[in-house]
Amino acid sequence: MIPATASTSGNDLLAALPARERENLTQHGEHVALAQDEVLCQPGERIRHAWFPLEGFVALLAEVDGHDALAVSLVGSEGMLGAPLVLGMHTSSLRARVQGAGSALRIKATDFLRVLAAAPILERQLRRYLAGRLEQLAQTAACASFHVVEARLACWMLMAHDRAHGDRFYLTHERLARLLGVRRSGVSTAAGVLQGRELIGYTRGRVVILDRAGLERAACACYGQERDEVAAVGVAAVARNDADGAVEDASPPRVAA
Amino acid sequence: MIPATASTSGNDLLAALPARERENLTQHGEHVALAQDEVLCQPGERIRHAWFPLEGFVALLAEVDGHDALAVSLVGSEGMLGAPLVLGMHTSSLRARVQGAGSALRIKATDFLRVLAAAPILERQLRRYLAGRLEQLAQTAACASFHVVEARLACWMLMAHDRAHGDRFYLTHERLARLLGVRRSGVSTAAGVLQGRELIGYTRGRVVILDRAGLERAACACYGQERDEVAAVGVAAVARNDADGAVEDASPPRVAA
DNA sequence: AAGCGTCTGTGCGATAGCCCACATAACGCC
DNA sequence: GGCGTTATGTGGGCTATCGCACAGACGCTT
Repeated sequence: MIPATASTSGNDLLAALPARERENLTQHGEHVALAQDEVLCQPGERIRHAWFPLEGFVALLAEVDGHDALAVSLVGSEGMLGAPLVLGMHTSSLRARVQGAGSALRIKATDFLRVLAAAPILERQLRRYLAGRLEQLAQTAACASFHVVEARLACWMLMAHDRAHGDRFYLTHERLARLLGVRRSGVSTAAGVLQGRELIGYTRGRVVILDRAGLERAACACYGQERDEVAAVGVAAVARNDADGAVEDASPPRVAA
Repeated sequence: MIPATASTSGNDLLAALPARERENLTQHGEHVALAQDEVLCQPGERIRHAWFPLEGFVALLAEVDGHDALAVSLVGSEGMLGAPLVLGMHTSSLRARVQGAGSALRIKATDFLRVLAAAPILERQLRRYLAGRLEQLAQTAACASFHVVEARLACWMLMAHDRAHGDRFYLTHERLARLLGVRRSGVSTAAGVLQGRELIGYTRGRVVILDRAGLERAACACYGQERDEVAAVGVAAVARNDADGAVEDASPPRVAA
């Protein structure tokens, strides 16, 4: 027997759902592994599944002039892949590539949409998640334009740390360079500095977070914003779950549909 | 009496609605002027209204380190302001500032949400719009990181041109610099080049588009992406409208030239 | 006609990150 | 142990943009 319910609550979005809605999802979903560098969705191609990561993390990459240029988002067990489905779209211009191996609950797009239509809590949850993503994308745009590589690197280390379940994960300079949209040697230099200050350890792609507080000081304020937004989705979810049917703010008790 | 229906179909999102839904919105809305530099929404403050611009354009500005850093989106009669409301949020970290004076249909957030709950076509329409915005934000992030000022400037000129109803609008180098997140003199140099090639005319903030095709060649491919996304929302809307058999007034969905 | 504020053109040193290239070092496999 | 592959450290020249500063040009107001 698959420990479906137990394992799927490893995803924050799912964990916040009432049991009935969660079970409807897990019923239609399958537990799959996410292999390093696996591509879950290509730009322009039809989105076939919604994914709820349980472990590991997936980068969303924007293309420019025909090649991957910049990672605009990092999705782990706090989020989902296939967000455009929630908005009624079946394609995306972003590439989803696994950057930290792990696993996920995967649900066919059609099944997902059918379940979603009958799962008001899930829908509200995902709306909040999307709103957070909008904010975060704007933040990323500004961050990538204005902050130096070292601060941005620290930022990504922290985001990866939040999503890896532990202090160690695998991310080579080369990969990081592609995420940050800078040269590999630029990452080497910046990582060297962080290593020199004993904030991280680094040997052939094996990252160890040594001093998280120090890393937060080295990172730009964007990390704080990002974390707060993630937290906001979670808090809203808990509040809703507690109320579960009660109206906690001025919004009508689940509109139409 | 205010010519509400006639004027509000100046907004593409509203124009695509069946008459009943549109009237529900216009009933609760008021026609207001958008003054140059007026701030419609401050980061962190509660979103009080949804706005559907009829003329002019509004920039969404991301903050970094406490001051406006980069415009991540330009909203005109093809879109709306207050998008987070659709996702159940009542704040945003972006500042909305009018960059081209005009007018808009403004609706109180509570009224808007109530109407929205009973307007399925509007809701689908806005979802698509949000999906487009997600794509476009990712694009902006990459563009701002990788493309040179001249190409980005051309890009913004084109976007402003699409949203201004005419070949002339007002945008000083200083303002553009704040939108692009670069120095004012950087804009002056880039604008000088575009002027030298007779793609635009420029005198003290008064911009004239002289050679749109040439400008498109000077711009980065990001402009094309952006335009296609805007068009996709419109096309989807028209297709839906046809399907619903709800095309009563032959208001031509203004085709982007 | 004079004056002043705004807008634009230009210059110069500083710098972060680019491109290209090469050297070293760790690991994995035979 | 030897060898190829992968990962990281380092260097030098180049360019776009920054930061700062100033002068010229335009246009509204008095």
